[in-house]
Order: sequence, then C-alpha cells, then structure tokens
Amino acid sequence: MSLEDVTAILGPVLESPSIAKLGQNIKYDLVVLRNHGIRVDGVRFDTMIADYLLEPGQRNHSLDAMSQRYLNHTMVPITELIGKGKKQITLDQVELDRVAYYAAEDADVPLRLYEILNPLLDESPQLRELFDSVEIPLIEVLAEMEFNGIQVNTQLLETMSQEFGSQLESLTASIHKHAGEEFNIDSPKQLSVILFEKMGLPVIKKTKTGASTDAEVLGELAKLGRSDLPELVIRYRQVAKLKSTYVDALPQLVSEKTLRVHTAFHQDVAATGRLSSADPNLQNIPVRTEEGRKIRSAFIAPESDWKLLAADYSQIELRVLAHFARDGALQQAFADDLDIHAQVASEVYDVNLEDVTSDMRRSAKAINFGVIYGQSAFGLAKSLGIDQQDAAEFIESYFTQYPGVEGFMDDTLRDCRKNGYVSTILGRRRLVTDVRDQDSLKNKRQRNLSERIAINTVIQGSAADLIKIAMINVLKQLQTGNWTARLLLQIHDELVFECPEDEIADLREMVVHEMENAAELEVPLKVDVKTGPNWADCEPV
DNA sequence: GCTAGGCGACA
DNA sequence: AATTGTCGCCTAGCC
Repeated sequence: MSLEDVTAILGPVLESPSIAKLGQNIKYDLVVLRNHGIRVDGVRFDTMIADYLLEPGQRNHSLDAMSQRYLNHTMVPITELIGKGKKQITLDQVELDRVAYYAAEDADVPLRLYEILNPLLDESPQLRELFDSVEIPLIEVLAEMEFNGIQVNTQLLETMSQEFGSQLESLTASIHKHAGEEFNIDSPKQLSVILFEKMGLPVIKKTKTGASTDAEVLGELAKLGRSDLPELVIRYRQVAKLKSTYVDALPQLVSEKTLRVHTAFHQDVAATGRLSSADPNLQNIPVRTEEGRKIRSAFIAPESDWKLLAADYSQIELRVLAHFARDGALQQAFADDLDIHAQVASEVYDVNLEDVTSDMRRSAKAINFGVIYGQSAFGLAKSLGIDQQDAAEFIESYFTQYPGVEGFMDDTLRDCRKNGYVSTILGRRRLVTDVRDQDSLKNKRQRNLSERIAINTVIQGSAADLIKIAMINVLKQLQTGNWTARLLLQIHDELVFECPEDEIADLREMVVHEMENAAELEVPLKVDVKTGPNWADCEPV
C-alpha cells in the first residue's frame, strides 16, 4: 500500500481540520493507523488517526495492545480486524494494510465517535475548544516526539549492567548468609517467611495477602538493630530495580534503524488529562539517587556539538492552586517569586523568613503537597513523623493563613456534588460521583477518596492543560521558524529538546516564552531551563 | 500464556 | 483507612 493510498483513506475518514492537515503533511516513509484516544467528560473516546513511523515494526506496536483497548470500550469491534486470537504481532506492512482496509470499509466508525461526542461539544463550547484547539492539535505534537525519539548510550548501560550484576551477586550471598538459607529475594512472600516467621521480627504493616515488606517497613525493621538483613534487602531492591527496569530493559528498546528509543505517548489513559508514556516509559527515568542519575546520563545529545535542553515549570501545581484559590497571600508569594515552601513556613510558624529552619521548610513543603493530594491530618502526621494532633493544628494554621485554599477546596467539592464532575481550567471534566455517598463506613472511605480525587484532578489536570497548550505552540514555532532543534519528551511539567549548541540561546528564549505564556493566570508562570550533554548533567542557563 | 498482587521508579 | 496520577518488573497461581 502506498503513502497516497493511506492518505486517500484518511482524508474522508477523519473530519477534524487539523487531522486532515496532518494527513496532507505526511512527510515520512510510512503511515501507520493507530488508535489515539481522547478523554472528554471523563469518558475515553477512541479514534483512528494518522501517526508517523520511520520503518515498519520499528516501535513494536502490538495489535494485542490495540485490540485490548478497543475491546475495553467497544467503539470498534477489533476482533473483526485481527481475528479472535490474541497473538503478539508486530504491526508490520501486512497488518498495516489490514488496519487501513478496515478504516476504509467501516466509514461508520468516526461517525459513531462524533455521534457521541457532538452533543457534548454542542452543549459546552469550552469542551469543544478543548477538543478542537488542544487535544486534536496535540496529536501531531505527540506523533512528532514519538518519531524523534531520544539517543541512548547503550555502552554506558552495558557497563552499569555488569557493575549492578556483581553488586547483586554479593548482596545475594550476604542476604542468604544472614538469613541462614537460600531463598528468592525477589519474592516478598518468601522474604516475609524469613523476616517475620524465622527471625520473629515484628509485622509493621499488612498488605491484602500478608505482611508488608516494602521499603518503609524494612527501614523500620533496620532501626530495631536486630539484624542487618532489612538494610541489605533495601539495597538489593534498589539495585535490582534499576538493573531490571532500566539498565537491562532500555537497550532492548533501542531502534536498530535510528539507534534511539521511541516511546509511545498516550493521550487517553490518565483520568486527569495528563499524558502517559510507555515502551519504554520515559516519564519515570530515575533522578533521585546518584546511581539513578547515572542511568539518566545515558540519555544523550546526538552529536558532540549538540545539547539536550530541559525546560520545567517551577511549582506549576502550587501556582495553579494559588490561581484557583484566589488567595492574596499565596498569589503575592508567587508574584514576588519567593521560595514558596520557606514562605509558607514563615507564615504558618509566624517567624521571619530568615528564621525559617530546614525542618520548618520541610514541614511546609509536606503540607503544600498534602493540599494538592487532599491529605489528612493522619497522613501529614505520618509523613512528618509528628503527632496527629500537632498535624491537625498545623493544617488549621495553614488554612488560617491561606483562607482562599480552604475556600477553593469547599467550592470544588460543592460543584462536584452538584454536577457529578469536576472541571479543569480548560473545562476538561472528570466524573466523580461517590462524593455524594454518606452511609456506611465503606462508603465513607470511598467518599474521602473521591474528595481527594476531585481536588487533585482540578490541580493536576489544569497543569496538564497548560503544558499541552505550550507544547502545541512550541511545535508551531519549531515548524515555522528556521529551527534545527527538536522536541523529544514531555514529563508532566517538563519539556526536553535536543539542539545544536549555537541554537541553545534562541531555543531557551522561545521555549520559556511559550511555556510562561501558555495561559494568563492570577499568578505568573515560571520556567527553569537547563542544558547539557546528557539528561543528568544539565546546568541552568 | 494470562492475571493479580507487591513493589518502586517518576511527576 | 488515612496523599494524586502513571508504567513495568517479578512472583505466584491458574489455565
């Protein structure tokens, strides 16, 4: 099947002007049809759109994954497309023909999509705007990033694999010696037998199926000083995680053609409107530990005179909160570009900014995040290691300082009860129904969860809205101007580019402008930019 | 080969 | 019970 054939099929199938435009602008070797879904009003809508692909099979799109998603919402009877089997088939030329054929034969598919979508979009101009001006144009941005991929230093990963491998060997020997027998350290079940039955250590936390052995528990057990085993297992888990999930997995996903990894960004997975990333997931590359950053340093600029450039929103969720809360004090703090955690600490503890201790700042940071997640006094107490009573007073003091925040939370929950959904800054909706339940203990638990979801969705989802606008505008700039730079990744509040050195200054200026002006909020948006030869060793510019 | 559970990486 | 949203590795149990 030729490019012209595929384009011809796409033309009449896809109604949106920007998708039609995408069809005309196809500039790559092949087009593959894949499902791109869009979440509107809490419901996922799948559609089929053009996507770029360098070579058939390059990204290992599996029909199984596609069929599973279609079966989940029955927009398309995919079983007719691929038969009843659930084989893992790489989407090669043959399968491409079948997918394209199907799209051509069943012209009903997009009509059915719009049958459902149109009444909703007619009812809400804001949703239509979100759909037409953000989600649909974003498809092309995601396709661009997937097409670009990012270069990986597989040599470095190979070296790390050997190093981690020998570390694991010696840790395994040591753990078995301390345990007095050999067992599978990777099995929480077997580890539980050793720790809690054989050694008689106290059970600190339970899971559905038995005693928990997670890092928090192991840390507590280590503090008891009765055995070196917990500490060794913590270290073993850390190394094993990095080795299996990143160091050994990433090289296998490097394309032979491009020598890069090409993730898949999913637009219709996260209920809040965030993107997600898979195969490989490039939104959870380690950064917190020294060894983790070494993995991150394996993501590199493609030439010696190129750099990676990472631009991230500073405190975007707290700024969104300040915007919605209409809280003067919080907004002033951002207007003055203060250290927000230190500022909150000084106001909650009622001390001068210069007298804020690191402990006070840490507490303020915890409560700032707690607000975003809807944390309780219990949760805050636990994360700060303080009394629940003290935590409750701390929260009360926070709400006294920032009354707008409490008002925002109340308003959000009131609207949610009235409408059955919450809305983000661009009007994206998430259905949240259990906020009305009152009765049993189980319902109370569910209601508390729903209330946290409601609050968090407005903040997390609005932040996602803003960066999507920025991505569309940034790509528009890259396409219209005389740029060599390429957009590679989005990690929720961060965009990663690759760029020739002599273009860095211009790119920084353009990206900062587009991100900071994605929307006009009650508080300024701030973007920090770093560049370097790899994703770990980036310096501010 | 499939699924659930535990765990842990990220924002 | 007790802070949101993801993806993926491994084990264990089942078919």
